[in-house]
Amino acid sequence: MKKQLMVCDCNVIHEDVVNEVKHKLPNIDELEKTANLFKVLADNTRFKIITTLLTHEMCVCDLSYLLNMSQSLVSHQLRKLRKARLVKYRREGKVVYYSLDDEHIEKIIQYGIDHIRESGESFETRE
Amino acid sequence: MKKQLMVCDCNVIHEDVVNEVKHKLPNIDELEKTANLFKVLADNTRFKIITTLLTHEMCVCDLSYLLNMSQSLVSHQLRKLRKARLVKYRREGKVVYYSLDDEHIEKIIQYGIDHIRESGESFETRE
DNA sequence: ATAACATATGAACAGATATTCATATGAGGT
DNA sequence: ACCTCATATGAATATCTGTTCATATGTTAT
Repeated sequence: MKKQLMVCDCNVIHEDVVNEVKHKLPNIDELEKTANLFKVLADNTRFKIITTLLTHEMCVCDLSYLLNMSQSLVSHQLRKLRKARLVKYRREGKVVYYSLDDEHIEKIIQYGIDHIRESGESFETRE
Repeated sequence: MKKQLMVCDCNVIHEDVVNEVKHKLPNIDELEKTANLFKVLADNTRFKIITTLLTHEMCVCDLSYLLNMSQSLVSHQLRKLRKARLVKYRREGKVVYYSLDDEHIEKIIQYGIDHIRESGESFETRE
């Protein structure tokens, strides 16, 4: 008895490969969390903040001024970065200083940039 | 004469730091392209496809069946992955086989997963 | 306690994008 | 030529999310 093809409207070509890969699939929870990590990195505003923090710890106001963004926007995005544990912070009186959480982030960004550079001119940002 | 604070509604706290970092900012083009790379990785559907291809080259139908997604959806997302040069493909008759484009992708994903694992239980996906 | 300032956050809006549906393309076989 | 099957894609919809505005919180100083 053949398995039902739920939403797949074509025939399976390589049952052997599919069955092999099926067991190696990462668990759905880890997978979604990792995708979510990239989701947080994926926004231009947040990515600017992250690359800025790559160089130096900074307070919200510094970021807001340097990147020419409203304080509210920076703060909102920093919250998301905090939640995803991409940045950590320390308070000093009224001022809150943000910095990158760990070295994974730096490496991820570095490989990202490497990929872009090697893809070269031909890389298309838009359709 | 002080610089105008365009959208920043607070006072600059650390002019020295800001001026130092200002020069080290990566060029806007590369920055946006890299953020876009992560944008392509950031979607659950595409990330599932990517991690599946991590194990084995596959055709559209295999992916559609294995991940229980409509052929149309898989094809649409593969297109975006192609455009971002995350995957490459080869045609064999009617069948098109997809695989990861280069080893940067694998490393980026690996560091992503590492980060999630070390963040541990406390990592929050949603609010 | 009150004022001033840095930061955080809720709500609403605007713009982006994933998904579906219908259909087109393109290759192999009859 | 036609038909079938794998894949691609355009258009429309539905959902998500970045941004702004207004306001709240929390800390320092008077």
